[in-house]
Amino acid sequence: MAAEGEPSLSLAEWLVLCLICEQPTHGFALAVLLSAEGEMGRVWRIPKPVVYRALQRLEHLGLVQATEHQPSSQGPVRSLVDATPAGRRAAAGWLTRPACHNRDVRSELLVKLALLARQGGDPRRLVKAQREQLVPVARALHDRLDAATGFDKTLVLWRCETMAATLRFLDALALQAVPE
Amino acid sequence: MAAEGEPSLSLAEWLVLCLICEQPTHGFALAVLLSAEGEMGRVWRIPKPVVYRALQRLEHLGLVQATEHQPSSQGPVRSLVDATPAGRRAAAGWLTRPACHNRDVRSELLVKLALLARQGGDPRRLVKAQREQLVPVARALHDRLDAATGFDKTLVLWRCETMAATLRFLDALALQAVPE
DNA sequence: CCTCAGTAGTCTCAATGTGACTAGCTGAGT
DNA sequence: ACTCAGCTAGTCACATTGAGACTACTGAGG
Repeated sequence: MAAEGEPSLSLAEWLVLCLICEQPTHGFALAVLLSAEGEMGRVWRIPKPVVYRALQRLEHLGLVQATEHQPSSQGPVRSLVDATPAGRRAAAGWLTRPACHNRDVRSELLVKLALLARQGGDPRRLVKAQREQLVPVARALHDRLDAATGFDKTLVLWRCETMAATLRFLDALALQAVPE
Repeated sequence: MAAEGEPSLSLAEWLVLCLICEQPTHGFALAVLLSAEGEMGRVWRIPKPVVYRALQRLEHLGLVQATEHQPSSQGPVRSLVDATPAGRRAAAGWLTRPACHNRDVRSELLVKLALLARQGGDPRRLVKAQREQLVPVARALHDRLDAATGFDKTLVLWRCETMAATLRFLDALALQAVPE
């Protein structure tokens, strides 16, 4: 209801919202998908209770809407959930936004890439945006490398190497995505 | 009391234990050291309540021992805490053990390196052990890279790059530690 | 004398995660 | 026909973690 620019959701909530945007579904299916055995669970796992709590919060925020209880093909009744227009807008925005910090790449960016892959979307825009987000940070880090002394040097070195790994990863993705 | 081979402690508990092994101290000093402004906080932060809970658990396990309340130089009384022989043994063992998984290097290994740096210890043994721990994993990952398809390829690529970053970091440390 | 800044430690609350639990439905065996 | 194992669907209670406020004691300065 509130006209917030971007709702502040946890990663689990964003992920659940994006999956619902793919097609109307229900809690249990999401929980299976996000479990260790599920397809999404290979990238990022979300425990069952967290999935259901996310559903509650998303519904409370008006980003998804539960329809009446539907009889299942086999098993007890279940309540189908669909995304609202506001939910779709928020999800689309989130999916294109790169992670702010290198440390969030494993969680945020990889989840977004996995979602795009599921939907047959083009990852190149996101990869490019992520690169542009990180390159200045990488440069600044590299400049600090010479000045740093003692254990600070070790820390900056670590950050430099992991940052460089992320950039190489992004470059590889950009190359591998083009030829198709 | 129980003659366990290695107690199972959280990172916060290990860290607190190792700091106490450096010299007898008290909760507040540890909390400051491990806060955002503290020296250790630059590497790994531990919120104040967690520090005190760690102290309780360590004492319960017989790894540290609180002396009677000591009057502070300025401020209210405080209770000094010292490590027991069992605590020292456990801490020494933990400090030499490399992290099992690449994902734990940022937390576990860097903390251990920081502790060694504070104590003027030699990081080379640990760095070497960590390398030996990860190299076979890195090789196995690299082998999976060609076979992987679809989003699995992206995931394996990510793991390969971050693993390579860790190995480069370890190599840089090994080189930089020798000349002194 | 009072208050303020620093020291020392505790408490409560929200979020997250784990594992067990309820409960409906269906098909395989008896 | 009966029941019971196993799948589907969702909930509950509990432990752990972390953030932030709160208590309380002390010495210094106005």
